[in-house]
Amino acid sequence: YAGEVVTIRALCMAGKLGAALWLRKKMIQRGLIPDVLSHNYIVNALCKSGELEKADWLLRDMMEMGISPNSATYNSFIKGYCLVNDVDKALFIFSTMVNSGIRPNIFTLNILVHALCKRGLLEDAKKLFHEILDDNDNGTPDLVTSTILMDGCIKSGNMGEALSVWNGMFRNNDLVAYNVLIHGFCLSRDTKLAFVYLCEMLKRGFLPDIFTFNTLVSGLCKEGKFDEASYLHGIMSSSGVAPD
RNA sequence: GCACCCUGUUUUGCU
Repeated sequence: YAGEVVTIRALCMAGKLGAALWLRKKMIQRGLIPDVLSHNYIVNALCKSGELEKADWLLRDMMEMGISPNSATYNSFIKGYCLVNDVDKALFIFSTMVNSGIRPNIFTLNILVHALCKRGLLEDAKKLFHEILDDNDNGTPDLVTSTILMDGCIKSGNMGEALSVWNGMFRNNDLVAYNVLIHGFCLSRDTKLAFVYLCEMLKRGFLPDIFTFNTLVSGLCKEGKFDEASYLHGIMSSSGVAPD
């Protein structure tokens, strides 16, 4: 049983969903009922690739076998519907989740904040963010929530707002948060400040990755600073990060 | 009890 579950997980990560579904069917035929977790691997993969009808069928089939979806299952659907721009359906799933007594968790909220930001509904996103802040029952906004919001501000051209989100994080940052901030400075054509924060992250022990380098190289090129860009490109190769 | 499944960042082409 454990072997099959591991295989289902591997197949899903490789994008071989047909095979994963086939293996699941074989297990059921042999009387081995995969648990929620195994189903979540497949449901999540289907939702990520936009195959929501199939995911929905799988959910119903799973429930007919007496297995209840958990928050991860619902989160996959909410994100999936947001991805195909069906926010109404996402909100419907959200209320289904709440009505079946499953509390939205920080993942759920992050998915929703992200969806709002992506649609440019920054004010709604900020509102939701502050509602989470005020309502301890819904979990606490975390580093990821702040990063999503910061990225949303940057993408709608509001670097000042992004900086106040950054300051609200009180140095509770990670590599992704630094990458987002550096991207923001590059977009506002301020590579000087981008480098200030690159240095800061290095001092704090965060190692730049391919995202950091691509952001900076592209930012430098857009400002016409090709020498610095190729200098950075060299550092990138020699520090084990493969340029692409 | 813990763990496993679900959330965030770059690379501008095409309509």
